[in-house]
Amino acid sequence: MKRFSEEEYHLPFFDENDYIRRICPRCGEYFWTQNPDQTLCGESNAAGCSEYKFIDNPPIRKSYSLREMREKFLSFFEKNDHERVRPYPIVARWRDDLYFTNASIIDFQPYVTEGLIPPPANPLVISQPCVRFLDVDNVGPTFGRHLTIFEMGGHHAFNSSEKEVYWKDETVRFHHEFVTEELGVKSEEVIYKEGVWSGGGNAGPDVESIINGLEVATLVFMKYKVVGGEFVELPIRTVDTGYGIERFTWLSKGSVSCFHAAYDRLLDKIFDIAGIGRVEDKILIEASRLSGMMESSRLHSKGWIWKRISERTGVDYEEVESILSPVLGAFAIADHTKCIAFLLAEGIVPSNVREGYFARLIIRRAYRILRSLSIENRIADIVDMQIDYWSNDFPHLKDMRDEIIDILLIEVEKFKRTLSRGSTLIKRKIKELKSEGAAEFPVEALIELYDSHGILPESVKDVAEKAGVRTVIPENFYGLIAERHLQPSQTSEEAVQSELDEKVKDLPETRMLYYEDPYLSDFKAKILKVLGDAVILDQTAFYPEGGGQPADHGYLEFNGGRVRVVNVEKHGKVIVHFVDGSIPEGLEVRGVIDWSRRISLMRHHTATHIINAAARHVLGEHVWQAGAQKEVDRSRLDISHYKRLSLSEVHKIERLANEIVCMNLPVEVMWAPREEAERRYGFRLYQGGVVPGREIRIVKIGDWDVEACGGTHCKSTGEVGMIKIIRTERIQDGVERLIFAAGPSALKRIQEYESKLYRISEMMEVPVEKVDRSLHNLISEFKVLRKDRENLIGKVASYEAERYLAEASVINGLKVIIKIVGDAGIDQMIKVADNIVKLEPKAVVALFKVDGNVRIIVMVGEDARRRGLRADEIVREASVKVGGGGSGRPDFAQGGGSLTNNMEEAISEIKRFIIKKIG
RNA sequence: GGGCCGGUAGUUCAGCCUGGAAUGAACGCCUGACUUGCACUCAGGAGGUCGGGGGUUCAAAUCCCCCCCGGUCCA
Repeated sequence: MKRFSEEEYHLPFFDENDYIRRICPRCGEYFWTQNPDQTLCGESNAAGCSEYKFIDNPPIRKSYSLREMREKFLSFFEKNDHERVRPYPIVARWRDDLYFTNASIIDFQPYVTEGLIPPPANPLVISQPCVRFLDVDNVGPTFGRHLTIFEMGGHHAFNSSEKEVYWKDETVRFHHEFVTEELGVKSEEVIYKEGVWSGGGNAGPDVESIINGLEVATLVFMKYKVVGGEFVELPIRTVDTGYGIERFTWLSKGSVSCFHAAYDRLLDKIFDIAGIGRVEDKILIEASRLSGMMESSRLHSKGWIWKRISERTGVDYEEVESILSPVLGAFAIADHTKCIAFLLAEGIVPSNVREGYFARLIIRRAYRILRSLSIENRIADIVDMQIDYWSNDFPHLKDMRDEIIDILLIEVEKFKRTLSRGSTLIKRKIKELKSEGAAEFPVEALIELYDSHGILPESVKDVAEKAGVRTVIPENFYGLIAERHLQPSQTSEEAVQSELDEKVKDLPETRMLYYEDPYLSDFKAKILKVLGDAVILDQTAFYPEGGGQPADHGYLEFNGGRVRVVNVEKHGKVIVHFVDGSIPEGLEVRGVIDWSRRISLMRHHTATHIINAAARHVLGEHVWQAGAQKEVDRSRLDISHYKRLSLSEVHKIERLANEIVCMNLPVEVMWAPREEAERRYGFRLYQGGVVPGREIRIVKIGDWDVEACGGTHCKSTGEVGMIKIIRTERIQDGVERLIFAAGPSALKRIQEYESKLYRISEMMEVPVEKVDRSLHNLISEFKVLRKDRENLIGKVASYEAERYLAEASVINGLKVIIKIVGDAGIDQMIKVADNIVKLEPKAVVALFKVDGNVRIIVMVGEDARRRGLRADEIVREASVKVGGGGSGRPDFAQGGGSLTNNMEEAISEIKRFIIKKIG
């Protein structure tokens, strides 16, 4: 990574306060300190530049709870002219480049940091819950330095050429004043380390604040955009600070872990449930001091952590493990269950895709850890405790309590099934390996079990070694998995589009008549440009494809000529009509929209919003639109939901949707500045995903639904007409697709179903009301008949066997039966032949049948076999004659061919063959 | 979004590679024997559109293609 020059960090604040700049001989980083004896950078990291010095010895004058520390932080900056801003959701629905809010600055990217919209306040202060899964393996072993969910305190200033708020020097001064004067840390204990920050396409120098070994804050000065590896100056320079509220709390308490500090009585309860007694302080404190240097990863086993602690404390390896293992497990549980509560509270549905995958990951991880503590059945209790614990500060948690627990329990059930499936798979594999005499569990099998069935190699090892199969998990196991998934990245095919973008970019913005009057179907306009089949007008009522609504069709009329409009697209601010004929530039045209198509699309679009609202109302707040596509005669809406929809749920949704229609509510459409819209309606707006731009268009249906949407809509719900949900599908785990029709299309669907039902009723000669019962009877009757038929075939077969046997010709002591049977089935022929050879071991039976092709079955009795006859040989000879083939066992074989005319020849061939063999 | 695995009796599965009778296996269920009763044991029995649809073949649970359903890993 590129380094910035000293000037970037050489602030007046450092000079005024006698800071000296040093380079750390151990990790090689520059840092600033007031303490002349400070030679190392003082950070407790993997390089081992320091231990934690605050454990049992807090440098802060008072001990704070997490809540008090958050308030201390917020009010300090409020006092210093920052406006307090409420935290944003942890699911970053306003962004399409990441799933979760992983820093406070995420709230203001990209629109504020790129200068497109003003910040909610400037400067501002916020305490933002953040979610990060990158270090999930470190949660626990590092005693709380890593968390999947934590609060980041941020004071942000957005500097532009018009407004300079504050920059580096003031930022560091604010920080210093906060930690020394507000919290009481001795000034010389604060070390400022130089760093380079980059992320999300932006970069800049940063200063990390380290107190007694712990990095507590990062002060980032975002001023570059990274373009092709080069740093380009941004118009807005952003002060992006991150104060670890949990870490400050830890520092203030000097407790053995950050979990003790941030979760206090909740952690006690988890320890109680897990049956963890008092842990000897010596080990815990020593381990805690060392924990800053620990960094595990998926590539390492936990063993090496125990080893390090054992070396440093002089306590037996096994003892360290047995003491610390459950403690670290309880730590991870404290974190993971909070994360689960927060994720599910925001409507994340566990899934195999996207953000839902992380919810599944963390739930399964938590469950596994709980199982190792033998308290897996308490997972819902613990999550419930988290909801209680955090609801004062985050009241939405308790509003979602029932949904959170419901979704969690369903996911746990799924995981249990996976686990039990897994254990039978492992056992089966081991059995297979043993029968093959393999001594070692092959790596490919380990990989397949994990990749295809989600079984951890550790679980395999446990079972396999008990069964005496050696199992070696390769060091780079997860690397091997990654390799499996490597594939060439797909190239985008947007080259053609951008070419057109380029060509029209200098044309004036097209006036969008469809927004001014969505009912306008006939309009006049001037042709500005014609590029092949692409026509650009000064204004248009043709809706361009977008937001899941297909483009309008219709025609353009000019000078008596007419061309059909077959597609419409929006390129930048210019709307492009694709026509199927030629048209001269500069003319006045009349545009006419295919209205039956458009009105149907409008009905379906408004219906989509109505169904979305109805589904959320019926199923719960976790329902979000996960995709949608409108068509003329039907549309689909994908929603997030954690189980399959029952027919009665679908009916409920359908009923409510139609009630909303009957209320004939106005569909309000308005434009609003993004930040105002978000403030008024919340992030529920972004149902259809991220919407670009400074101003966004809002479609509001009574109190039922508000969405940012660019489509055309009916002016009231009544106009949508009947809404009929046709069927549902499961698109992904956690995503249900509702396929529906609205207005006349809905009626058409119902009539189609009705016709089908009538046809069935006619065919069955039963009134419609009775078809289901009648069909049920019919099926049971069918089953009885099928059984009867089988029995009958058995009886007929034994009767026919005797008859055929009586007609057998005797060749050299063998009884040979060669017959063409009439309309018997293959199964019947087999039974007959079987009966014959059972009655008469000297029998040789060959039965022929024609069913378009020739089918032959041959059986050879035991005595006949002993004299050298083989059924498979006989059938092969015969089958070749009819142009086919056959095979089987010596006692029973079948074959056939397509040359029915050659059947007689095949029969004589069998006779010849038998005579040759035994004669 | 992509990869991989699976769908056969009420349940768990074998059979699929190498096409040729589903006498399939175990558990569960029903009947009977033993028993005061239960359990056990023994004897007998019921229970299958082999996920669906195409194709290849004389012949498909088995081979090929498409679809549906479920699982799982990765982004």
